[in-house]
Order: sequence, then C-alpha cells, then structure tokens
Amino acid sequence: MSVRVRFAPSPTGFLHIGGLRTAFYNYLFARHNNGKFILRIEDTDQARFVEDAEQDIIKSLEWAGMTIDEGPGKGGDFGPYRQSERKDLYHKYAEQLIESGAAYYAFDTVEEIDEMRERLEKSGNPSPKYDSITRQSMKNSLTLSKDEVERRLEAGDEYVVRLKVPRRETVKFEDEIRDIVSFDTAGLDDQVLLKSDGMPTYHLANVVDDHTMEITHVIRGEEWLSSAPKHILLYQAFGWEPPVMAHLPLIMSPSGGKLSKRKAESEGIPVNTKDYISGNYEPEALMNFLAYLGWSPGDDSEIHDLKELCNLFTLDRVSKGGAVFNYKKLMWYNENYIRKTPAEDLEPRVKDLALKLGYNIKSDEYLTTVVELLHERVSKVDEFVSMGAFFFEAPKSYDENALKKWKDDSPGLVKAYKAKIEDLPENEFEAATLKSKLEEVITENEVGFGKLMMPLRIAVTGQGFGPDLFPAMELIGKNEVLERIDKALNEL
RNA sequence: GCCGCGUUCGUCUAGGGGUCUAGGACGCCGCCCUUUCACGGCGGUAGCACGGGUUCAAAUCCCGUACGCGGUACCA
Repeated sequence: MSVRVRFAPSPTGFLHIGGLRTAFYNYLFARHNNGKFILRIEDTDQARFVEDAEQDIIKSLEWAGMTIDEGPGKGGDFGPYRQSERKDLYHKYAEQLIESGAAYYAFDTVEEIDEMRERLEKSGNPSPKYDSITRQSMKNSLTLSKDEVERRLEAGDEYVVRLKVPRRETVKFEDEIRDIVSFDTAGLDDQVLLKSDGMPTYHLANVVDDHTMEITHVIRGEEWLSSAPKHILLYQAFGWEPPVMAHLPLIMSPSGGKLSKRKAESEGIPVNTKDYISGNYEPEALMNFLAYLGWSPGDDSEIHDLKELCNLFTLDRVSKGGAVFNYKKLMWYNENYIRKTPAEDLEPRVKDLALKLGYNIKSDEYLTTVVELLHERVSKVDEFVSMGAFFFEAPKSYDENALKKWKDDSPGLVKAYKAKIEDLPENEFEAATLKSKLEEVITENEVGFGKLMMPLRIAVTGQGFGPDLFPAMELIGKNEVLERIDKALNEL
C-alpha cells in the first residue's frame, strides 16, 4: 500500500513553529517513501475558528518548500479536506457506533457534568469521572429507558454522543518512535464524539477521516499520545485497521516546557511561521534546523537541502525526548545558507529591503559591491541594509560601544588622515591608496594601526564593526567620506 | 492527584553490552590568519540524573527513585 500522510492543523491561529515541524516530518516521510502529503483542515471548533488561519497555513507550508498533494484548494480524490464540510459523514459513523452499542447518547448539560466533577473531587475520589458507576447516575441512553431517549431526541433536547469505553481493558499499540505503549481503559473518559452543536470532536473526525482518506501513518506531536488509546478504541469499534502511529517529541522553550507563544516571545524566539517570513529568515535554513530538532541522520552531517533531507529522513531516527529550541543554532544555519547563496541571488532581495527603508540606491553596480562586501559578514538578509545602512546614508548616530574607541588623540589623527586624502583626485580615491595613506599617518605619528582605524571606521560607518573599510570608503565616494569625517569631527 | 512519555556536554545529537580514557554540531574560550571588522583554520572547555540488580564486562539490558514534559474538556 502506498504511503499517505496528513498534516491536520486546526485553523485557530497562525501556524506555530512546532506545527511547521510536524508538517515537515510528515512531508519528509511522504517524499522519502514516494507517498502523498495531504493537508486537512480540522475546523470543528466553531468558537476558536480564525478566518485567515487556513490561508496562513497554506502560505507557510509553501514558503517552507512543502508541496501539498491533496488539500483544500488543491483538490484530490478524498475530499472535501475541511472537516466542517464533512459533517454528514461523522453523523453517519456516529450512528453506526450507537447501533453497534459502542457509543451512546448523553443528555447531561455541561453544568451538570461540572457539578458532578466537583462533587467527585470533594469526595476525595477525584480520578475517574465517568466510570461505570458514575455514568449510571447520569442521563444517557445507557440509563434512561428507550422511550425516554426517543422522546428527548424527538423533542430536540441537546445531546452529545459518547464513546462507551470498555472497562478494565488494556489498550496496547506500537508507536513507531516509542515502541509499545499501553494504557488501562480505567483512566479513560467516555469521550464525546459528537458535540451538541452537531460538530464532531477531534477524536471522531480524526479517526473517520484518517480511515476514509486512507491515511497509512499518523505522525503528530506527543501531546496526542494520551489520546491515542481512544483512537485505537474507535478503530476497533468500527472494525477498521488503525494506521501506524508516530508521536513526535515536543519542541521546548529554553526555560522549559512546551514552546508556547508567550514563552517563546519573551525569550526572543519568533513563534509563528509568518514571523520567520516577515523576519527575512531563509526557509531552507529554518527547515534544516527544524529537521534536526528531534531527528538526526546518524552521521556527523549538519547541512542538508530539502532534497537531501527527503532522502535521509526515517522515523526510526526520530528521538524521544523533547528538544529545546536553540536560536543561536538557527542563526548559524541561516548564516550558512546566506554564504552559500550566490551574491546575484541575494541582490534583488537586498534591493527590495533597501527600497522599503526608503534608501536611495545609486546603481545596480553599487548594490552589487555592497552585497559583496557584506556577504561573509551577515547572518540574515536584512543585515545587508542594517549593518550596511551606512552605504545608503550617513550615520545618524554613533554606536555607543564603538565610541569607547574614540579617544582624545582620535580627532588629531583623523584630521591628519583627512588632509592626506582630501586632495586625492577622484579617480585615485580607491582602496589601496586609502590604505597606504592611513599607513603614512600612523608611521608619521608613531601610533598603532587601530588608533586611527577605529575612529575612522566610526566616523564613516557609525559602527565599530563592519566590512573592509577601504573598499567601503572607495564605494561611498570622496565627497561623502569627507563630509562624514567633518561631521564626526564636529560632533564627537 | 491520577495516567502516559521521557532523561548522554549549557543546547541539538551520535551511541543499542566490550572498539567509549563517550564522537560531532551550536555556543563559549584561546591561538593563527588579517597592521581594521568578519570569514576561515587549529585547539580547548564541558556530559552518560541517582540507587540497586543482571553480566567476566553496562551510557547501552532490568527494577526502583528523582526530575522534566504531556494528558486528564461538548479545544485541538
């Protein structure tokens, strides 16, 4: 049977970085096995539904380099791919379960259940909320007479359909990543399958869809592991063969715990995929990094492109423990990808960014040189226009840290240097000459190279770091450089 | 509380009884290159959670403990 996997997010917000990784593992697995990668939108929670979320998910996957084989907007033989459009199916299967005795109608209101829960907790017997005893005291088709149930249904009373979880049974299954996992049904609630608004819960919809869509492998986050036995029970109740399960380790925050929106942001980690898009991260770098967060190919390699990752990825090499998001390593990947990218591919992107900031770009050649000078120094594309801002406009302020290098003798040295270069003809205002002039000044004044170098850099760029200064000055041009030196001399 | 899952350098990981005085990567530190900033090169720092077994031999297998994480909804 050919491999079919799905990424099944619920459209309750922007695609989270953890969701992106889950999608990616599914994608890699599909491609590795020549299978299909399916997107299914699990929009069964009306209350948390977010209008733009689906588009955000699709855009994010596309940006990350994943192509969807079947899904909303894409089509496929197993649609529709939005659960809200498959309501009839779930009802049909829920009824089937009721007929076979595997599920039942329940008429208790949310309030009544809360009350029951509270009472149980106070009685010091907090654990099973719906064991066979409790359930008998509640209003459902297990305890009510057939006529009464009939009457309530016809009267339009609100009801849910619950799975009748068998008691004192062990549910065992083999997880591709965790081996045998087993649960005792005593700890399982009689899960709601159909909500009173007529929508299915995740559990029903998920099982019905995975089966009807012929999903072969369910690869999802570890937060689903505890629900897996419920799903297994459902497959059994339907008489269906469950798909292979694989529960992925969670991505953790550096301070511990699941990488939540709040935590991530307070730690400076972008949490939504769209933040990586707008933050100008390299998708290949992010995906390479994400692939290695909970998986490794087993050798010492670190850098792989999408195609290689597809070739290398197998579930048996996924690790079990949670993986802490390491932002610095992400940046290392990003840097790597930028260096590998040819300058001419970077140029249009840098141009866009510069234009967005309202910078005036003298010429394409000018931009080419800017990119070349900074190529080995930036770790993210937007740094071409931040670290390299001085290529486009005179420094508006001077970096505080760098200013420590502006000493008492700095103005004198800078003045001396200015005197040496101000009479240079335009066509001799080039890197080698500028450098030799600087050498003259330092020997004449018997000071170290850095004594003049740093102040000069500060004057021209406003920073204490950056690209090779002499070619940079050459590019910026004589008039501008002299103006900047004057400005610094006046202000510092 | 209960249930489940996990635990190798600060972090991501390799390792599946002897080849482990535990390998790689990020980070950090140092040196070299560069009379500037980086890149790069070289080197260093640092880890098998703990306690019991099993075995001639355990990071590797078993059992406990601790700790972490997840779940415990008419949310996914």
